[in-house]
Formats: sequence, structure tokens, C-alpha cells
Amino acid sequence: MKHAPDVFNAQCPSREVLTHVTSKWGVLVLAALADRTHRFSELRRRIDGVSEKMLAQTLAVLETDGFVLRTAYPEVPPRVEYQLTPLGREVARKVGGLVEWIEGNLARVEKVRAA
Amino acid sequence: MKHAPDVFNAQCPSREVLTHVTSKWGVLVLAALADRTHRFSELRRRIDGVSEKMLAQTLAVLETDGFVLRTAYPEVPPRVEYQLTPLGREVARKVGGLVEWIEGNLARVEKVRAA
DNA sequence: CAGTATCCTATCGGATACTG
DNA sequence: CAGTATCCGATAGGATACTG
Repeated sequence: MKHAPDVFNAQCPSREVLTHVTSKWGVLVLAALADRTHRFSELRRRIDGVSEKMLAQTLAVLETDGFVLRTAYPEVPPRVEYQLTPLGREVARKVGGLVEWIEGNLARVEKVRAA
Repeated sequence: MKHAPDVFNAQCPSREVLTHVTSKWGVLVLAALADRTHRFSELRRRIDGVSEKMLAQTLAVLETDGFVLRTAYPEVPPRVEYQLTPLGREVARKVGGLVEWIEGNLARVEKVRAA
């Protein structure tokens, strides 16, 4: 039997997954898709500051990891929808918990910072 | 009254805090300190792959945000201990939840990836 | 031991232009 | 609309040397 996954070990695959999930835009993509399915342009607008390039790249990585499902409709103009997979919904819940804590406790953090 | 904190808004201070907490080494520092207080060199060894520079930088940021408490003992040789503040323990719990999910479900992720 | 300072490279990531 | 391709500057981050 192999070793148990350990993010503290740089060689462990779990470290890579952690990096993807906690990447600058990965967190926000997961949080956005936790609410509902989005089209590419909707995500672009929702996630303030993300460039097309990084959004596409982030989505591709999360799709490879099996967290995001990409569905392209054969229409003109093209329409592509992104949604979470069952696996993606689970991580997204964890990520969402973190995001909500930060939003809910921002005032406390800013108070400490001032001191 | 001001707007509610919103990480989707690039200008919102919560976005910055999110970045610090989910930074490459920030996640691992919080997870390590969630277990117990660590000295600098202990963290360096525990967090495989981190350089002195990035560890020091990450600790400084988390200290400014009020998540980490740094205690230097006036001894020779110097001894410095890092521990979580009450605020830090709260975020660390959220971060830990994410880390544990990833470690616990790595096999599922890798199975999907292969497909 | 616990850093800081310096140097240098690699990757991140934004702006722009182009395509099916 | 939903990308891809390219260029390029900013930042992350490693290696090494030095200090209190």
C-alpha cells in the first residue's frame, strides 16, 4: 500500500491539486460555479479582474482535475457552459466555506491590521 | 453603511485577504500551525519545498493580517516561535477542511483524471 | 538559529490581435 | 461568443552569501 496523501510533501500529487484549487482564479471560479452554471462570458464578468487567457487556462485545469464540466453547444454563435461535477461540488463547498469566512470576518481582520 | 465584503470585486479588501490565505505557501503555513506552534526551522522542514525567503515573506504577511503571532525569545542562539492567533485558528480550520478533503479524495480525483 | 540582502531565472499574468 | 496566439512586463521564487 502506498503512503497516505500528504500536502506537506512536495512530491505528493495532492500538493498539485491543492495548488490548482487554491490558485488565484481557481478559488473564484469554483465559488462562482457553486452558485450556478455559467457561460464563459458570464464568468468573465462575474470574476472581476480575470483576463480571458487566465480564465480559459484555469477552467482547463479544473476540467482536467475533474472538478468542472465543459459543455459546448453546436450553435452559431457558439455557446459553452461550465458547471461543477459532483467532485467539484464537494471541493467548492470547502472553498466556499473559506470564502464566506473571509467575507464575514473581514471587519475583524481589518481591525487587527490597523493595530 | 458600506457594501458587504465581496471577493468577486477586485477592489474589495476581502480579495486581498483571500489571496494571502490561499497563497501557495500561506495555505501550508496555516495548516502546519493548526497542529501546533512551530519554530522557523521546524516550519521550513515541515513544509517541503519552501525557501527561507518565501517562508519569511509568507509569515510576515500572515502576521500583518493578524493570523499569526510571532514571538522572539532574547536568547543565544535566537529562538522564534510562530503560532496562530484566535483569528488565525478560525481561518486555519477552514483551510484545514479543504486540505483534508483533498488528501482524503485524491484517489477519486486521480481516477477521473485518468479518464 | 533566524533571518536579511542580492542576484537571477522562471512562471504568472495582462494587453492585444486574430479565428471558427 | 468563445476562445487561441503572441508579446512582454511584473512578480514569484530559488541559490547563495552574509549578519545579529
